[in-house]
Amino acid sequence: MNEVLAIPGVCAGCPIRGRAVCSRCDVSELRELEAIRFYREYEAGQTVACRGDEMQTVSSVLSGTATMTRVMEDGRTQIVGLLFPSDFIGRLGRNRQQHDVVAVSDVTLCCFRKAPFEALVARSSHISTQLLQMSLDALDEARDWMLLLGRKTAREKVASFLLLIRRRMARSGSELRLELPLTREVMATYLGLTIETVSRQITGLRRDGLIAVEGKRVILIRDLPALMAAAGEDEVGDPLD
Amino acid sequence: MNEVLAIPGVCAGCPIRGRAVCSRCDVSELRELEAIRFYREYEAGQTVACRGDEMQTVSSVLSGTATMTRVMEDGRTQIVGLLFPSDFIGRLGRNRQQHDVVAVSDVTLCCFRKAPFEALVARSSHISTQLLQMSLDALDEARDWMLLLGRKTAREKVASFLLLIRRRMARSGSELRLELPLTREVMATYLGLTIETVSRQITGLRRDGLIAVEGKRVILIRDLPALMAAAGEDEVGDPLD
DNA sequence: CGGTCTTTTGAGTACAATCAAGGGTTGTGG
DNA sequence: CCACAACCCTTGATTGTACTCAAAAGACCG
Repeated sequence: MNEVLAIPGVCAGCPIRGRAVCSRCDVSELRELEAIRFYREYEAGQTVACRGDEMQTVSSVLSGTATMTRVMEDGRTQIVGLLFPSDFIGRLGRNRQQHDVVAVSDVTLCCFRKAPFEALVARSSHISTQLLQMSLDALDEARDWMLLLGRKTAREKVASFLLLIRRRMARSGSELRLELPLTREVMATYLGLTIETVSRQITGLRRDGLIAVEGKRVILIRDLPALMAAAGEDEVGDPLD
Repeated sequence: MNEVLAIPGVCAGCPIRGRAVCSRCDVSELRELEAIRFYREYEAGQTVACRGDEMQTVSSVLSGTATMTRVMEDGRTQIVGLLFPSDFIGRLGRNRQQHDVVAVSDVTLCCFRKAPFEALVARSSHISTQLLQMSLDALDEARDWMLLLGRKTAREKVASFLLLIRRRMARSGSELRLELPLTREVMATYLGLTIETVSRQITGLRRDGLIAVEGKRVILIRDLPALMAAAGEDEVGDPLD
């Protein structure tokens, strides 16, 4: 993990400006944030935070992908959230980390010291309003995932995962080419499956012509409507307003 | 569904005063809320809200128990949240209901007209702060449930459910006597299981002496440590601060 | 006392987990 | 440049848990 000097005025060129927790802040608030802000970088595989640890900072993901996990005593593990750029890490109102956070690709965080950040939140409705909206979105997403974990078949789970990645990583030109930032193991841990089952389902989707595979980490969607049907999704295109 | 006249000044004697979304409000805010507030009652089994419907009101549960569900096209159903007294129903920032809400016992709601409520939230940090904390708690709970749905066995799921009810319904004198407000079907739908499997697991826990059953809806916990072990919980007694 | 609804129990099945082995890719060192 | 190890992914064979289908036993009601 490296600490990087904060660059004055860098918010203007911030890649997640407009989506992050600070997106509604005015200039004076941004200036306050800059005073308590610093960057941190993690390499793929490094641990960002451990459940139970004292929380000294909160942060926004600037680049890369991280996971939030819950682990049982005997080692069974479930990923309870994926963290993409603009997602917020931290829990106001608590002093300890609630989840283990691990970088699955190289990750850069924009960190804020927790105490002054919370003080600013108490004063600024801009931050608390944005944080509330982001939390509500996260809650909706978690509940969608509960439906997947509780009721979907392995094939539906994998298809749903590919569509999730498509939604969250919408970029890289064509929307039908997905560069998975994740290993099969991460996919399995997120989907409540084993690695072997994920692998078999990907093979199955490929054999049925819904997707094609380039190397190991690139998925091409060959038949989007069929993939959506295979995911058992009721309303992929039109999220409720 | 019956509408009941709001009783002036009733907030003073409100059963969820201190826990609900309005718990941090001052007198003038409460007065504003009273002007846009009314009660609604539902009988067990009645639908409170349907996914996709326009949201005219938001509300707090005053008494009773309700469920939030997600349904797939083919009918597979997952309960994504239980709503107990003081829980908030509604989604600021959206115009439509995100979930189906059904009363599983007789339910009384304290409803607020949505537009003026949102206007008040925009002005009052008391409400938005409380709403943020409640949302973050709901998010933690949803993530715990993801671990249950994705990784726990049927027996662990049922044991975890009983402990959840014990936590949420802490009252009725002895903490070892649980009056389930829910049918086996609701339990199954919440746990990602079938009715039959829930029934078998309850029988199993009874046979192993961890619980006893009185009639159909009352569970007596006979061996709490063993039940906690059977739930595979790492930290039942000490939630992270 | 029948009727409906909920719960329990039983028998057979299916889906994903487990156990096990074999490819493929990448990186390191001789 | 090649050999070898490490890692990740795929495939196969077998097992086990929870689902499905079916029926009976309790509740609760008029």
